[in-house]
Amino acid sequence: MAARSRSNPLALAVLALLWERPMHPYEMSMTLRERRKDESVKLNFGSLYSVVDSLVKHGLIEAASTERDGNRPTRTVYRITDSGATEAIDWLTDLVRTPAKEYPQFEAALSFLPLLGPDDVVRLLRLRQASLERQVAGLEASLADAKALGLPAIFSLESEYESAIVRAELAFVTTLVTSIADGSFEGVELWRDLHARAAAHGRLDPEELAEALAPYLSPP
Amino acid sequence: MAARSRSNPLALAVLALLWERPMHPYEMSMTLRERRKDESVKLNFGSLYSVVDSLVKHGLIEAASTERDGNRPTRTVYRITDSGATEAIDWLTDLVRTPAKEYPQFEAALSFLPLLGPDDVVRLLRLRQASLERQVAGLEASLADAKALGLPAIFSLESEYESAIVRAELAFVTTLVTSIADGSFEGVELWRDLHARAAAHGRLDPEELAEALAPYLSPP
DNA sequence: TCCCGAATGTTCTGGTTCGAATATATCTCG
DNA sequence: CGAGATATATTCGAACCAGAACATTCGGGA
Repeated sequence: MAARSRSNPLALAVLALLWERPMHPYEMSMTLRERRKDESVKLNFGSLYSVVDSLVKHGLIEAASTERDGNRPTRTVYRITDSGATEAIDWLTDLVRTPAKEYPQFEAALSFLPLLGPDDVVRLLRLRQASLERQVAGLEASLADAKALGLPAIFSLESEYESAIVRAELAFVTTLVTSIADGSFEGVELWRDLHARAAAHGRLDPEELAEALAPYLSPP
Repeated sequence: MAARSRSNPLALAVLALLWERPMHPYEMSMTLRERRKDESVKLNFGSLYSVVDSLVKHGLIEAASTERDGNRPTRTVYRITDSGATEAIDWLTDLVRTPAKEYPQFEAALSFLPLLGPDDVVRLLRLRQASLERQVAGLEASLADAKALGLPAIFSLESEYESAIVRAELAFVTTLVTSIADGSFEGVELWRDLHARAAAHGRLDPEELAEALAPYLSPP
């Protein structure tokens, strides 16, 4: 059996669901939604069916039955196989043990931030800040709800984690925006000059940017 | 011109590079590497060429020349167009202003954590903890280097951000592992029981899991 | 000098993923 | 009671992406 690519965590979600009981794909998607797992695993109807096919092809799940209910499309109910159960545990073990290299979009944006001028950046970061604050409030509220309902912490760990990460980003953004706005951010004059001149002739001049960057390029 | 999907930040990187000067794809990839941008934007040779094609197709960049050097494959040098410059700024603006929904793998793993037993989880989290500590140390070291070289902070913001996020994850993991290990984690007995019984007959019983979960499912 | 490995560049292939399209059943509200 | 919204359930095509394969040149040592 050729090794499967563990790229899409939706496959892990499928394995975890089928661990509990056999289901057909639509039922899986609805169950994931009910349990709010679609917050932590990207769920896409189209992808779900291909992921299921791929799991079948690799022998990690298998068709348990195909049932027809009235005139609706035939549904195929799947169950997990022994190698599927093993794979789920192995995969999960790996994810917990080893931090994966991820590429958050905001990190990419920060990489290219010099393309924007400092005043624009301040304006945009303030908007981001507000948005993050709302997000934190939302997460904290739903955590409080879960707690009020008596749901043990083990079932909302992923929200605790998300909340911790978002709060860290918020702290970062707050520090950054403050320091740019009050001028204490190191090199902000250079940055502002570059864009002040750019404003004069329509857009940031590639040559000026290149020149400004030149002294800092090709590090060891 | 059909709207391009902004899914792959590598396209933004290409626009940002061509803003400075025309380049051929291989040169782009090498430049991204030299500047360590491949840490913040996933760089893949295969993808780079398709991304470039797609940018050409949408009129955001264009071929400036095709040169043949000896008998090597013909290289095509590209330059940014006006609409490409606009798109770069718009895209970047959007990324800075609006937090994107992301799906970190660790968050997915936390979602399915009950599949593993608490003792295994403690062992794995300790390994993760050590790994995160090394990562933070590495990031801090390279930030210190950059500072020593006189590189202004604006050019290593993405590392500052990454460091902040990793430190937050480390704090989260540390708290979590400690509380599971010392038994103060809420519901840890229930969790341990489930797996103690599982160990008796080979693997976690789906029915027991389902039963244990049942009281907590279908929240409002 | 000649061969090997590293660097320079691009293309190909096929699996993955997305988003829209499809089709029927059931609910709901006037 | 019928029309439109919503829920059930899957399929399709196009775009996307990763990784390998390919092809050439250059540098350095035996």
